[in-house]
Amino acid sequence: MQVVKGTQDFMGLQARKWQAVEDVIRQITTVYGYSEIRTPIFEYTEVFKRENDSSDMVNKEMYTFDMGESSLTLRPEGTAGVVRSFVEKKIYGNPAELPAKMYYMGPMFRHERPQKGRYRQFSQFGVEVIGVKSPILDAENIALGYSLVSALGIKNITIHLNTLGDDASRDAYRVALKEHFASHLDELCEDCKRRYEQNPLRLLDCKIDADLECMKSAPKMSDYLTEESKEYFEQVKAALDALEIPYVIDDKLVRGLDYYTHTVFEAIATSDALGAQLAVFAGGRYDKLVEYFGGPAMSGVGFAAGMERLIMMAEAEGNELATDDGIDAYVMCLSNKCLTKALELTTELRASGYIADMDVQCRSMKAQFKSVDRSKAKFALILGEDELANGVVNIKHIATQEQKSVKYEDMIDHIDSYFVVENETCPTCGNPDCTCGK
RNA sequence: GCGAUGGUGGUGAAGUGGUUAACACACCAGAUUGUGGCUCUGGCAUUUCGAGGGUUCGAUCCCCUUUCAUCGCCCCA
Repeated sequence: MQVVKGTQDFMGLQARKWQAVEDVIRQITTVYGYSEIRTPIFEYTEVFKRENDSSDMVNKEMYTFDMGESSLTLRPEGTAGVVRSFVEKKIYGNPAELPAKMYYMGPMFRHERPQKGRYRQFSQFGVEVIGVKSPILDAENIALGYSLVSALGIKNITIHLNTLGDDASRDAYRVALKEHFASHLDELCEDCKRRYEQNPLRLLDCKIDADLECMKSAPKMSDYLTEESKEYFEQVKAALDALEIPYVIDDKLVRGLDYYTHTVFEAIATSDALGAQLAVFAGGRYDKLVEYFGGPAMSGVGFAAGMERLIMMAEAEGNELATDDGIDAYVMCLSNKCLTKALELTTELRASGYIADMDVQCRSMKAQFKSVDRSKAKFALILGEDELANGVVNIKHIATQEQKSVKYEDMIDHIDSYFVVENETCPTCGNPDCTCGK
């Protein structure tokens, strides 16, 4: 047996890297005042499969199944479930709770061809701010994402920014695009011919036709924005400028889903180690999603980031995320007559906050010392029949090779004494009563 | 969904149509009967070379199928 294609197991150091990234996410979202929302892993299919959605992929890449009552789907993304919950819980009815600032992280599922950094079960972190429409919130969202990648040590981030305007802007632009491309249809690739009918904005995304003359001469969104949309976008940019977050305007950025309105953004990282450009986080404002789920006309803004990619990029830029620091004490047990006492001592160490482990197989002393080395233990505690008879344990401080026979009841004090000495003065601030955090 | 390359112990990997599938690291045991790291000795793939089928006297090797991984395309909510 093996794991299902496109899925993977994490354990040991790898699992700790995940925990490290999750810790950073929790810390950043907390200071931004976002609280966690945990929605189900699967929902009714209609939650993800929206009518009138002209997206290319929504249908065939979802894990949809039917248990006899209704069609269910493993979530392929986080936004839909969050908005569904927001509406179902009628959060919109309590203005005091608006805007609702939420974040989520967890597994998502897409039936795609696996590649490096792209799996069928993968994890996303995302945020959603629903209930208040403000360019300040758009900027705050981007700032949060920027803080996160910075905290992970991912440098060289560029925020690509664009606006799709409001409905009126988009409608006008869509008409202009279709007029422009009508006479160039035979130059376009097959996909683009389909996009021309279904979702003209996506024409701008096409990599195949990107170099065509008619693509370069295509009308620009910025020329079709309403005054209000223009003003909104100006305020987003002004807020980002004030926060000194670097961004570039990318008028080809339209995003895959068609529920986006106004601000859309995508953070691209160029990592030499990965040798390619990769989107780190991406999102935008959506004005109609709350209504789709039966709520009032309320706007939201959010983004999502692939956690596998966050880990890959952080590592590629030299952030190890987690290291193997070893344990504090390894209790060596030399005879099965000592096993119970060894367990008692190990438990006492743990109760005092020391990371402690013990040998339960009564292996040879050599073998047990090897375990001490391998576990990078700071102390080896030796317990054999001699010690048991005398009510003592031999405590060896590995770094200094000092060894002392101490009574059981003095064990913790003896070990504590080494840490007191080590921490007498803080190496950072030199203060014995260090409060600098290290 | 399309194309390319690959799969040999715990790991990195040699290898050949024919007897016991190199080498290294790791691991285990002993030399050293209660003090590790160094050294030496020995052990460690064998109903096995991803899985299934075929050719053959004989297949890890050749052929077919399949599966997984990696890379590219597509797509990336």
